[in-house]
Amino acid sequence: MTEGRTRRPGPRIEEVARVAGVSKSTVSRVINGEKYVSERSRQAVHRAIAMLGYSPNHAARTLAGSKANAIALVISEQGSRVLADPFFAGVLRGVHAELAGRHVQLLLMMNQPLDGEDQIAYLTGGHVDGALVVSLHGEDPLPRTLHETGLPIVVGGRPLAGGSVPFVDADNFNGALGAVRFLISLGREKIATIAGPVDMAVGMDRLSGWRCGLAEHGMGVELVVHSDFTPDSGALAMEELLRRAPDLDAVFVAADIMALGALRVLQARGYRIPDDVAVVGFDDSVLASTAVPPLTTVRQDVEGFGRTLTWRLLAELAGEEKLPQSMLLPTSLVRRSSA
Amino acid sequence: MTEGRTRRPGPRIEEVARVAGVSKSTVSRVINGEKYVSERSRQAVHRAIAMLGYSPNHAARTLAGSKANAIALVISEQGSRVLADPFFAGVLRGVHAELAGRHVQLLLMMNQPLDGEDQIAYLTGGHVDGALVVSLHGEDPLPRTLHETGLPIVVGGRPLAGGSVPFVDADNFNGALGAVRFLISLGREKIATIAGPVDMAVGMDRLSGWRCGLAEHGMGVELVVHSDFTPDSGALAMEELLRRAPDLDAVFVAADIMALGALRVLQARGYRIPDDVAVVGFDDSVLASTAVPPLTTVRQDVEGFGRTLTWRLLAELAGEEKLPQSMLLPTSLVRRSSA
DNA sequence: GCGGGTTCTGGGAGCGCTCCCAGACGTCGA
DNA sequence: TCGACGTCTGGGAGCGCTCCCAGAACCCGC
Repeated sequence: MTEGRTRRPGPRIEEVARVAGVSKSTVSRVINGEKYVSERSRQAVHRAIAMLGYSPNHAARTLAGSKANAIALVISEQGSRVLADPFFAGVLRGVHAELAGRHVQLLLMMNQPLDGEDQIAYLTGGHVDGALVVSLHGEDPLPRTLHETGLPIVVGGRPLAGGSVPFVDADNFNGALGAVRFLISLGREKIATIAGPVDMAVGMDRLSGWRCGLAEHGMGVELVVHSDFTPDSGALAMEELLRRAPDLDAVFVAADIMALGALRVLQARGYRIPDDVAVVGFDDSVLASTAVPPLTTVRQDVEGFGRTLTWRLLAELAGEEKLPQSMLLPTSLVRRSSA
Repeated sequence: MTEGRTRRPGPRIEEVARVAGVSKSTVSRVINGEKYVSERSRQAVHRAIAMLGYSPNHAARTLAGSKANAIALVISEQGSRVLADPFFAGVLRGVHAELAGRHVQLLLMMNQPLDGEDQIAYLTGGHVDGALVVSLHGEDPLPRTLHETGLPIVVGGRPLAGGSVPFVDADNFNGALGAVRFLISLGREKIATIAGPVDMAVGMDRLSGWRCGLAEHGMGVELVVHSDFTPDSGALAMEELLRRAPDLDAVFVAADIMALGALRVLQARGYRIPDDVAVVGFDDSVLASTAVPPLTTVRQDVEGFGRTLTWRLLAELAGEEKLPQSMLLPTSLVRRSSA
């Protein structure tokens, strides 16, 4: 009998079993939500757990069981930090909220500690049961590679390098479409867009929505300038648009952060907003409400995004059948002063 | 002999021992960098590890050992989400970077799954070796409570409810002092401040710096209005200041996000920035560079903050002696157009 | 009555490590 | 020469769970 070592504090499953008047096995079954446990035992176990303040030992469960009880959140961010920040925090909050209560640990990976092969080796090495991959650049091969190893994954944001990887994304297309329809309903007749880069699905989907909205009303779709999700590039794009069409009366900007740059240029040129030019952004980030004038924008629920992502992965891990391969989350228009 | 269960892939310590021609114990010693291992054995073990591609099982180490090989990042955010977001992402990146390579897992806790007692029970229940507590509200009792249980912790941001809890913080005092000195060097003579709430150390320290800077030059320190880290409250505060001193020529605003509101009010009243009124913010968040005009502000290295926080905790866990009880990180002034 | 199923239960062998113990060597001073 | 002490080593008992097995209890139809 070794008594010299310091034991970890807190009760273990054995105590719970004794208090509940059942065996270890039964307690384990209750904790893991297995069937074949009588209602009576289940209640007794729950009572005992509450009474003792028991919480299962993660390491022991992982060691003994066949699963890792952990999922990874892989942030595959390449450069576009600006876009990532507020977005990222919201997503994380959502992921965390969805994980609450389940005994699943969240491992963060940020494309730093291990690169390429090592990262893949770690993820497929049994340390995690699945992964959430938030990939900002559509061309990123990581989601596909991971998926092909058989590790359950869900990608946040439609991957351009497609395949059949399950993903969750905001409904960028319909968000943009709604924004354009709104501008048209205001009587605007010359609607331009500052689009995102062509290698990001988020940019392309918003552009498609804009195109579709104009096409519905037989309006021209020439006034497009691509930009890269920074304020400065947004400003440059706006200048280009004004050069091509000084008489435009509305701009749909694919991201709030670019809209700030556009706003600056418009104001410097003496355009009144929204009287002369209406501006609609996308994201509804903090930037939108603090802009001058406050930005009308398409809102996406970032926290909900994180939750859905997680839910989808957990459902797959739980062996649920017939899960949708992809999910698009609704967006909504937030009216402020810029349109 | 149970052979039905599926074993995890990869070699275990036993194989390494056999290949190296030593015992399990010796391999374990090498892995953990203990002394009392001959150079010969050490080399042999390293070779065997490389050859087999062995990587120790985290769960087993944790279960068998006396430490959890994990630390918690506790985000004690109460409402002030706006402040939290960009800050938070940066801190997380820093924490993660510092953890890279060591076999320490990061657990996220966000004041959601378990509250109060439960959270404390979990943290002190041996699931983690220590905790990083990022507490935005100075009055939060959590840091102190945790510290008193004996769990090694480091607090991000000076806790008001002090005690002797180790903490890391930006040097808010000197940052503010530098900003005021800069304004004075520009020849400004009536320098107001929009301060943070009185229950947050970050607000109070910046206010002290402002006071000190003015006192150095025998200037009055009456023009203070407290606000709450939102743009709207910043605007309100600016209005109040202008009512009290329409002829002020500079404002030091304790956060960029409040500065946006102040900027709006100043511009609406026809003040030219920086000609009539110079504005200096704090944080150097995204907001600062996208403001109109771009904001001169005090920069704090948020990622470095996360790194330092983590470094301090790991050092303590490693048993290092004579660690500083608190650490203040340098700030720097970023000149843009508003001052 | 009997065989067959389904529901529920406890016992106990491991999961892959760490860490204690006991012991085999040295090396040194008395 | 002897012990005392420091260095190095292997053996093996757990860490706290899960999951397999065997079996008890109960249902059903024939």
